[in-house]
Amino acid sequence: MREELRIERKNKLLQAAAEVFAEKGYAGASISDVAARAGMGKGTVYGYFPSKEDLFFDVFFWYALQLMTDVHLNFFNGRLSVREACLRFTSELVERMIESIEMYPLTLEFWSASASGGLRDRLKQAMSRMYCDYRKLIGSMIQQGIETDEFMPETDVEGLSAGIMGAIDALGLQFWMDPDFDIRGAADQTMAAILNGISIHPETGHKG
Amino acid sequence: MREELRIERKNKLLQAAAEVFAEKGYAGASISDVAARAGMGKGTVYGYFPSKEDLFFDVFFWYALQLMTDVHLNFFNGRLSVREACLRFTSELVERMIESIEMYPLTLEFWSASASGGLRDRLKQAMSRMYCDYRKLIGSMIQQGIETDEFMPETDVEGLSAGIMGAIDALGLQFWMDPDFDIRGAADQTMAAILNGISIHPETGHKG
Amino acid sequence: MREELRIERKNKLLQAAAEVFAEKGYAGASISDVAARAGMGKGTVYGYFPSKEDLFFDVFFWYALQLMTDVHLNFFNGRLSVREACLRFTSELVERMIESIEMYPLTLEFWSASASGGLRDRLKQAMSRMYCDYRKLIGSMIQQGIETDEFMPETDVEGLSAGIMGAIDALGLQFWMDPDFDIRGAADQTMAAILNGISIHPETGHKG
Amino acid sequence: MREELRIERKNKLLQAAAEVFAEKGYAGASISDVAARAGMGKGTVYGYFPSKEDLFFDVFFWYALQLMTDVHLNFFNGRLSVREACLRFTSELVERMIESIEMYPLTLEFWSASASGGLRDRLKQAMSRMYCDYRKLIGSMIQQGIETDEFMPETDVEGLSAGIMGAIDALGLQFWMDPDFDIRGAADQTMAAILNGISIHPETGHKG
DNA sequence: TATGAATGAGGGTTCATTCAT
DNA sequence: TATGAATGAACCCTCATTCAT
Repeated sequence: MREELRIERKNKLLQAAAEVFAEKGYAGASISDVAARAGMGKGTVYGYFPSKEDLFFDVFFWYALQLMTDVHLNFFNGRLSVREACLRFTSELVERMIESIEMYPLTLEFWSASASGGLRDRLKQAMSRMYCDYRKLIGSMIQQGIETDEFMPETDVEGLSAGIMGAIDALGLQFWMDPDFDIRGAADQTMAAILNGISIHPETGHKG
Repeated sequence: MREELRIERKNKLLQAAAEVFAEKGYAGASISDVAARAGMGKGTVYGYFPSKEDLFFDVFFWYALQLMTDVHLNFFNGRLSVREACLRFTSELVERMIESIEMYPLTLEFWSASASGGLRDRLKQAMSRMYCDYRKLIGSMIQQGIETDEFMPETDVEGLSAGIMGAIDALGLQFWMDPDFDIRGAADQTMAAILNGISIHPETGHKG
Repeated sequence: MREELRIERKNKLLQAAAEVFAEKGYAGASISDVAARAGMGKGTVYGYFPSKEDLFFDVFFWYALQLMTDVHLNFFNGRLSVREACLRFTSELVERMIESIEMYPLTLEFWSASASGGLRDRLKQAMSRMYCDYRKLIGSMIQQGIETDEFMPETDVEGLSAGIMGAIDALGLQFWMDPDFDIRGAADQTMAAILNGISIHPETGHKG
Repeated sequence: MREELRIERKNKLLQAAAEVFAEKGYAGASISDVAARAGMGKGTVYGYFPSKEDLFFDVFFWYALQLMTDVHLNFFNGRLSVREACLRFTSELVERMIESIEMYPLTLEFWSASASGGLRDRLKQAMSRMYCDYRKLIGSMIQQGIETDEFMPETDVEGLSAGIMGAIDALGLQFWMDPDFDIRGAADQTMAAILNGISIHPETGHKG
């Protein structure tokens, strides 16, 4: 079989699995569901993934990579001030969330699966690493801001990065719960406040 | 009194269920597990809760109420400046989290259950309301700060409340993933930055 | 639940399982089949036996015990010469075989299961022990014959016991294959020849 | 020649199948296993055998023929007294068994497959015929012994042949169960006793 | 003809729920 | 009311068989 075709089908399965897991949750989704969604037979799935758990684990990486790639594509596209870069970055993350809010439950599934069940340890570790990466990315931006005298030198880069990352993540949750929630506004305002809080020359009038 | 005994047993079941759901996840926990943990027979559970789903749903409210009560008890205990009140509030939430981090997975279970499965709609709505309450609580504090001229009048109360709430929530996640993560530091720094960002007379030197 | 009732149902399941395994073989029999035969639900079986393998293993002991008991009941019922005792014993075994020839496949299943599959080691050991017991039983009869000067003192008790046991067993196989096979004649003649062969004063004219 | 290659590959498959069935049992062996052992693709097997059952059935004949041929080659190799011929024959069978004891499970598989499953009737019949052949072979030896006045004329040729055949068969089983079991001794002693029992001039001192 | 990817029937097992005691 | 034995639907996974290449 052509390697190419195999990869194509594997991706189709990952896509289908992501959708089904998002809709029904990990426990509620059956391999049959995934296979049907991908337009394949149930047994075929096992030709690509050794078990339901492994499939889920692979979906995690596939999904995380996709997200990362998307964000990078739209983010590293120009020269901006650090402040603008930060805003652009979070804004980009938020747009991705809104765009694929129907996939947000998948993130929740990853979280809860990292807390119990057979995948716990593998997933916990993987997610911990992923969050570390994100924190480092944001941290490097803040660090740059300190070096260019935009941000105050005493800023706690580590702690703040975690807070920013967390805020974005959890705004997604609130948006998922309530589609009327103004996630763009909340993200912008929070970021503006934080950036103001660490800026040597704060901007004012950030409302609206 | 009969009614008293009934309530006592119901609470015992809720406590047991909360623990078991936290340990094994909703899907991984069986009614047998819960009953055994509560020291009762499997069938007895159905005398108090019509189904596993309902039990889980009730655990959500019971748990949320407990948390809220805990925080309130420790929070509304004195007269503080708005800034201090905010810091105290978030700090209090973080302490609760650290204190009962072994129950954190329960929160993740609620989140993921709100995304799929038979409880989705009920839970989504309930959690949405709960988040609204929290946002209003935080919002009222910020509003007070505006009124006392501590915070800038153009501050977006709604959006910022959501961001603060989200940051706290998600820092818990990062702490759950990685017990070495300095959640207190991250929370403090994030809050300090935000409060500085909206303060008319920012404090400086907030590091360490 | 009354212990008595539990034992009764367990025996009913063992009986049903023995029949189904005999009819369809271990691999060909499903737990559903067994449950249906016992007039119970599929899940009930797992309340009595932790797995199909364990059920099969327990059937082995249950069946071996039944056989042993049957034979003992009819065998140790009087005072006989050693020669007569031997003939009576083998004859008794053969009668049991004929009587329940429809269960003979069960024996074949035990044999083949002792050669491969998850039960191999457990079963191999158990059957080895059972054969040892049988050999000792026959051996003790021959030994007695030697001591009463019926049999030649140089007789190899061990080897002969094994041969006799084996012959009876395998005649069952031939009878199973071909219901017209004269198993009684073959058993009698073989035993007569063997006993003659080791007797100090052989009987003659053992034909017919 | 094409036909030659085909036969060669078929034999390779039969050999592979015999080994795999012996190791894992009929139910536990997959067509994949067999194909892999034969160094071919899974689908290829179906070019030679219409189904797993048919493959197994053909393995039976192929294996039985091999065994028969082996024994014949080593047995009909000289002029011996009938008594010696009998001992030589059984001894030869026993040596074959010991030599290829790792293939013994295959025999058990044939037996149990003759008792249940789709091959039951076909296999039962085939094995019945095979046993008949063996009995006739042994029977012809005994008959010859009667005609040469070595054995008593009233000997029951049929019954005894079956008993001898059975004894050898089942000693193999005991040896399979317990590798410490002295199968040579048991076979020799049993045969010696039987032959003594039907001899007009018995030999004595057959111990050791 | 040889291959192995695709298929889906089948079965062991779990567990929420019911109900007789 | 409390219990836990009984139930059967549901699901993961295996593997004999088919068929396009």
